[in-house]
Amino acid sequence: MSDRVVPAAARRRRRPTKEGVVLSEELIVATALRLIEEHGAEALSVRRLGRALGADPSSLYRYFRHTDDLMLAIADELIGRTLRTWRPTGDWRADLRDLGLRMHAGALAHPRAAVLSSYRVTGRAHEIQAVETILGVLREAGFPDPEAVRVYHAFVDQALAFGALDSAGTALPKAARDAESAVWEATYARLPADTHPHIAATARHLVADMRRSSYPAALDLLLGAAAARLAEIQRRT
Amino acid sequence: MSDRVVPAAARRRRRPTKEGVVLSEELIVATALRLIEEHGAEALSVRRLGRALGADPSSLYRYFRHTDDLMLAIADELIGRTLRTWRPTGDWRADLRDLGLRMHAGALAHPRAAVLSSYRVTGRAHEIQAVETILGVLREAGFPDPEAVRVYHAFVDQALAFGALDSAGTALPKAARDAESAVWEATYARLPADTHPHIAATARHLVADMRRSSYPAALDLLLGAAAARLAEIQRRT
DNA sequence: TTCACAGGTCAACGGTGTTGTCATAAGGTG
DNA sequence: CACCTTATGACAACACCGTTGACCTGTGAA
Repeated sequence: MSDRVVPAAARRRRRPTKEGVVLSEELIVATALRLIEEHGAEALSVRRLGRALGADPSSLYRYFRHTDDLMLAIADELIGRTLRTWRPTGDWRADLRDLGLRMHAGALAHPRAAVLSSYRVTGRAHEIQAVETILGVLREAGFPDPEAVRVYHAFVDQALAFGALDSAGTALPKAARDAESAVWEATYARLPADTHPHIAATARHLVADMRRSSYPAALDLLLGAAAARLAEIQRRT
Repeated sequence: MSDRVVPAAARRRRRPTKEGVVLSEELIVATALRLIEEHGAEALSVRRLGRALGADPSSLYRYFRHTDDLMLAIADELIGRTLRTWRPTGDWRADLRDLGLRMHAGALAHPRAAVLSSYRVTGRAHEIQAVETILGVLREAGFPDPEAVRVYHAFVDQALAFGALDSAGTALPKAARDAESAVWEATYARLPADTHPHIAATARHLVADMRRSSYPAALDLLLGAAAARLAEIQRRT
């Protein structure tokens, strides 16, 4: 049973399921994404996916070794979609800012896939293309190779990490999410100034700021620092 | 059955389990942390925790409403431990750098708890203390309130997000983790220069850089940008 | 000494990913 | 066209998961 999976290229027979659906890697990935979109991240399980496809759950194991493999395929598809809508202008800082925001938004739209893909290297086609593109932006902006790689790494990981962080929040059941944001008003905003002077002094800002994602701010800080570094490098040569 | 849980303060009767253990919130949290440390993040389940404690799994529901509640308690304990070993010196940038690295290291040591706590507000004692402390560092450094809150938010979320990201990687089964890092050498380092010029040009740096966490680099970028902002603000007044 | 009930146990429910086994129709071959 | 191989589907079972309703019992206050 070790290799139930036949590589996509070698697939020949298109035998329909009991309910008449003809399975394929693409159809499975697309259906999984639809499932996540329509019913939330927690709606994705092998069994539910099987039901949605009109196939026995175990059939999916002919296409993916485990759920993990499936998630990686989904992740790569997401990378592709994100990159496809991005139009670089030649201004590296604006382009990376735009790309970062798009990656973050893409993660928010697909929480479960975002969490998984954030710490995995898919090694698939779309991912490779993304690496090539981002490195190109940085090198053409004038970053020397080691610096380009360092900034690339920090940029991508930060986008993925915040994407996973923020999307994990949205994946909570609604009741829990409401409870979360209530904590800031119910607990933090009511702490007395004598025991918690700094919280008390900034409570107003805290309540307002904590309900938003801090990713845009973090992204701007990162890009700002990178720009300063680039200026420094160019001044020195 | 809606309130099986008696608040910690009101607990009176210390009835031992069949195996003679006297349960308590502290003992449960401590045992859960030990379980994670010894057998990895995936070893933590209500049933296993029950077994490790010498108690029926359902007993835990007398102390925590659901596993989530338990994870939040664990997370708060971790915050407490991290803060306890931290010795601020008065240099805000060095202190925050040190704290960030400690938070990140703490997350790596407890992957499962890190992932969960990263996107939750516990509202418990240790968390509140941490917020107060960090805000204090920033305000005393001279950041005006709205700016202090913004930097606080970005700083904390970045530490949590990278902590979750990197610890999720370490939580992979060893085989999968090896496979991951192999991808960079096996796939990326071998792409031809004519189709992927930027990857090919930086392959050497990529292979070296991608196996490390990018958190320290990202943290330095963030703190650097914040420092520049502070200088700008102080110059203007 | 009594006795309410906190705090333990037990059994069950409905869910999950995964796999060993079997059946069958697709599609290449003669 | 008929045959045979085998890819690909279906089924049933396994071991686990979190959670809950019902029950039992020893604790500790009155």
